[in-house]
Amino acid sequence: MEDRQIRPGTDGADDKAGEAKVDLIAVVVAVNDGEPCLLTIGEADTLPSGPFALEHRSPQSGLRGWVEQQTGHPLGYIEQLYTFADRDRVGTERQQRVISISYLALTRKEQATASCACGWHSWYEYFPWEDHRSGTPPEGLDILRARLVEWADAAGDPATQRERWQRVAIAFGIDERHWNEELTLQRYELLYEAALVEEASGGKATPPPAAVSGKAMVADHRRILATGVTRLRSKIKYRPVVFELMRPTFTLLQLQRTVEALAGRLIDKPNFRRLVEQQELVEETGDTSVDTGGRPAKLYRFRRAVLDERAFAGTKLPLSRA
Amino acid sequence: MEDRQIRPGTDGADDKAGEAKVDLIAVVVAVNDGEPCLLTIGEADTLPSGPFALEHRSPQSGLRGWVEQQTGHPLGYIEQLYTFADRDRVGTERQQRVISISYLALTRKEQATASCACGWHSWYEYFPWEDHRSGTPPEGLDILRARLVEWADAAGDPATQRERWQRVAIAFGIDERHWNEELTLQRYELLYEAALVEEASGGKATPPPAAVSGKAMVADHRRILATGVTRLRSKIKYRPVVFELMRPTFTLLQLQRTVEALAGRLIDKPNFRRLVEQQELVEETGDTSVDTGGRPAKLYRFRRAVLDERAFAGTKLPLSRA
DNA sequence: TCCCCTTATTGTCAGATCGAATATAATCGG
DNA sequence: CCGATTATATTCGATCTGACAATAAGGGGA
Repeated sequence: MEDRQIRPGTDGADDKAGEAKVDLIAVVVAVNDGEPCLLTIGEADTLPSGPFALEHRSPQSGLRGWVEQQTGHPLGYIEQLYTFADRDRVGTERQQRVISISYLALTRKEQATASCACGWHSWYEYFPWEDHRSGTPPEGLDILRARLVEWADAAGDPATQRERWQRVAIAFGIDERHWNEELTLQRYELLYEAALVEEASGGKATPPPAAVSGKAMVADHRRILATGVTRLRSKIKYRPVVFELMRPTFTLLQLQRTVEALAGRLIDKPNFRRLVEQQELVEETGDTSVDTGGRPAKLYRFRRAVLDERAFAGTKLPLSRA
Repeated sequence: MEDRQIRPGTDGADDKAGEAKVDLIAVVVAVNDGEPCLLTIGEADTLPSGPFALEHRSPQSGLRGWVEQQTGHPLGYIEQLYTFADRDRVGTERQQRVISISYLALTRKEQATASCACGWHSWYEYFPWEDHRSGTPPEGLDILRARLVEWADAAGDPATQRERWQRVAIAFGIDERHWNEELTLQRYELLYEAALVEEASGGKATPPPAAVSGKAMVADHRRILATGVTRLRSKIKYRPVVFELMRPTFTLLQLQRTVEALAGRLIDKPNFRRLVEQQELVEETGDTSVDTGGRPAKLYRFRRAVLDERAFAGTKLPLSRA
């Protein structure tokens, strides 16, 4: 237990251990016409990505380059999501590992310079069960719940049964529990484990139709997307990142619709206004919106100064507990 | 803008782009006798780490192996922290990039199997300004504040001056602002930017004495530690991770002291109890503690069941806003 | 012009939560 | 038996939250 090699960080250039192929990959999100959208490239459902090259000073800058090259979209806000590096995470033939450093990026659709081999897709195409904005749970959710309970029951021993059942109940809001929109990743992983999504089974089991279980993506991109959705849904609650997705000027209802699009649930209008205003996140422009019927709405802009004034860590924004 | 290579994730085995050296690195934390401690190896202040090798199924498992090998400590709870990959982040001679995937791990000191070339250090040795448990700010904080204001004033244009001053004021709680214990990383990065920590200046400027500016670490390990501290300080507020650091059985005061050690600030005792109890995080063992003077305290154990019962995302634990 | 429909904006109210402070209980050492 | 020490239980007011109600300001059609 003592004669092992002690490695102080930066030595050992002799062996090939630690060499690996490293990719940068982006979950680029915008909200277009009240729909939360994902930027994909090519025909298949693929996230923009590219190798992390030596000429890149930082992964962020490398990522900006790749995304702009592949989609024509300049990226604004970027944050690191997660590094995926499990050995068998891509259907690999070779004996080389692929490491993907993933990022969450926020933009607006209008910022594209040109159309290209890329496109926007509502992220609810990939996760139909996540959209609860209609007030009632989306169709198909009950099918998934039923199949998940089947899967739980199919476990060998009773302990595993109960444990599976518990996880399903929490993640999918069964048994008097409330729906928690932040559990997107957990839900996807359960569906994957239960082979209820296409990419999971390897053709063995038969998942529900795509209208219920959603569109699959290349490799593990859907998992990466789920990671991004989860992160964004939790982040909008304590950091004013929504504004990265808004036009320079907007009405409070537009802001609310954007938050609702991301969260996949409805918010009480007066309460939302109260929260936004008492936190002084926005200021009136003086103009009003030419709107679609009804009283004209005041236009607001984001008070960028709040980023300098406050430390957003543990504070609160819209959306509270159920 | 259109004729660029579209890379669907897993191709391009031809060029060496994307090849890099990948390390796994761990911030291993325990709380020993009320002090939050970091596990280091060797003589210098170095985090346990090792290359991510092909035989590792996942980075987590690789990390467990390296840490156990280098320190004799089995790891319990692990979570990914951040992937550091900037080109010049290590004083590099070669033209090869080093990517470090960092993890936060929680253990207890007693779980060591044998002593070895490793040791525990209070993390406040590295960040003396972070320990506010005495009620009053630690000595030296005012020195840092003063030097930071100097640095802000030294900026070229007034805009940069104000921007620097704002950041300093928020991070270090100047000007009526409250101390926010979650800003550890921001504080470290400001000190680095202002060349007030040893590893920053490259010998150019003269940082304050170590008693004020803290002990340096190898390469950028101190930044990685700061990332870990920040993560842990925010995480204890919404997930019951503290219990990973507790003995199987403990008194509520011990639990409180542990949280205080991590947060670097004092908590009101009755309120802490109320929070812990009403969330049903613990259950009585029936025994009481043979303690050091005063009425004996009931012993509790963590109710592991809560992990299955509740979805910890957005919920709350101890420590509230100031 | 007036009525009605739609959306915007403001206000109310009860319950939960939070921070602070107080009161009571149990043990130990003299 | 007293007082020092720590544990545990309670109270109170301020604030925050969620649900809901009420009023304001436009547009369109009768």
